[in-house]
Amino acid sequence: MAIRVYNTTHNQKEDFIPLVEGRVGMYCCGPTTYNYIHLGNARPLVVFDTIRRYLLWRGFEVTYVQNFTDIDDKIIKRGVQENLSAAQIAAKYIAAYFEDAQALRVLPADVHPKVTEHIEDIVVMIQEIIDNGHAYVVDGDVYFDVTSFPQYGKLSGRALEDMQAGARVEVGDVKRNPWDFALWKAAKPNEPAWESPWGMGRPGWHIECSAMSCKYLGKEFDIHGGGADLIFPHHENEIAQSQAANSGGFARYWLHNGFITVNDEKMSKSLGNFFLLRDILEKFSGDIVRFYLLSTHYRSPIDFSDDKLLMAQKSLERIRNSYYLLQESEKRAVEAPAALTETIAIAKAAFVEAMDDDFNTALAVAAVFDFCHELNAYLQDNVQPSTTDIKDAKQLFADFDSVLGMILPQEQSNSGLAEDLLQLILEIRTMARGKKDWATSDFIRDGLKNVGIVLEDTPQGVRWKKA
RNA sequence: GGCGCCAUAGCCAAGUGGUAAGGUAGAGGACUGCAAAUCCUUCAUUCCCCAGUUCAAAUCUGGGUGGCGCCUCCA
Repeated sequence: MAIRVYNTTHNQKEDFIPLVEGRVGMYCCGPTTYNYIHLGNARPLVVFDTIRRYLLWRGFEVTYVQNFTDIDDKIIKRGVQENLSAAQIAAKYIAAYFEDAQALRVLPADVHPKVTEHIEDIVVMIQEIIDNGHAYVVDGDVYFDVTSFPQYGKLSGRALEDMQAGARVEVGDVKRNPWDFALWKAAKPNEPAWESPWGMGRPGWHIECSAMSCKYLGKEFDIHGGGADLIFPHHENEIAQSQAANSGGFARYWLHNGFITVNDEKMSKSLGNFFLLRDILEKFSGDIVRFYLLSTHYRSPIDFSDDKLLMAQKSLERIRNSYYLLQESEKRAVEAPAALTETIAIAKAAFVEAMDDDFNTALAVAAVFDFCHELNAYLQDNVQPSTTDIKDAKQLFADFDSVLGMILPQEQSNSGLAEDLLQLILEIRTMARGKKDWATSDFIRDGLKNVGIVLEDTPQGVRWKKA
């Protein structure tokens, strides 16, 4: 069965057939690095990371490219505010980006190209667009001529005439048409600038993605992703530029994630209702944020609130508890006929079916829950589970985790001293319990809870975990 | 003004023709010194409203109501 993906180009689900069998080229619009990323920026990161992980898990050879827009008006402005150069601002927030991405367990892309390191490629592409009669030069600026490109508006489902009917028209402009957009901007005084055939200047926003995707993935490639707010004009412009320069080609499948909302309003920089990811990470771990983001289909809107993250936390704990029980049962496992083989096969099939259907992570997570429930019941009913079952179940969790990226807790190194002290405390508590000294026992349990260690007494002894 | 999306339990959320997944919260029970975790049972005669198509609709069609988004930097 083929993977089905919803392609914005045709507004429908289609069979995913890569250009080259077994290989996928994937480009995703990355952040403009003038601030820490907010939760709205985090969604495409996690969504497309998950899609990439799934394609890898399904056996495709994936080349994943995500750019950094490291030169732009907002970066320059921020530099003035922070008294740093544009390059310093970009470097600062790119470093911060990688910290945030790591917290979300987003794997680094194969290539993270930066605009400032690809000026040559961009200039060459702009020249091609001019040579092919799709752009014009005005006083050191270069503009794309949308009227030269009949397909303009196809991705976003709008016609040039419709847009002009009701839209506010930019005034006092040198552009021939209000929808023409800058490929190259002439330098203003005291701004970073690069040499070009049209004078000193810098690239427009859209051209970078066309130039860099072409460089690393070729003129035609498989998947292009990004937030739904990039459909127009950014992605529309990318298509126009790339096809104008290369006489066709470009991305075959356009995937767009829905928005994060706050009180049902879009979280956005202009509305000022955004939450920086690092502020959220003060209260909830990256795994929880990731789980929250994947518990809704990627094209649907998700509303943000602490309550929703709290629910995500509880849900993820249920899965993790099941995994703890599995790990614990290893000690008492024996060689015995496997009983879970079919359960595991069903869970895996349900997971694959869900992910194959336009990466339905919400349904895939449900498959994980169903499996946890079956596994818990099995481990409860069997004092001596089968080693084969244990091994296969662990592998299934590993599979789930390699795709969803937050099922299993990350290996955390406890400092030796703290670990030793905790063991000592637990021994003292066990002694107290032996004497039915419940006051001491509960005092220790409550005290540890206050520092984030949860104790659970089981027939096999006490078990602890971080809250 | 143009284009588009959404409406499922207290909350979150799958499900696009065959008789409502999953999570969370709640209720009862088992286990426990008490908890926690886990297990068992329970929790939408019904999917915003109205009409239609069909043997059959949350799912399709038409109309209505409500909410949101894009058209401008935005993921």
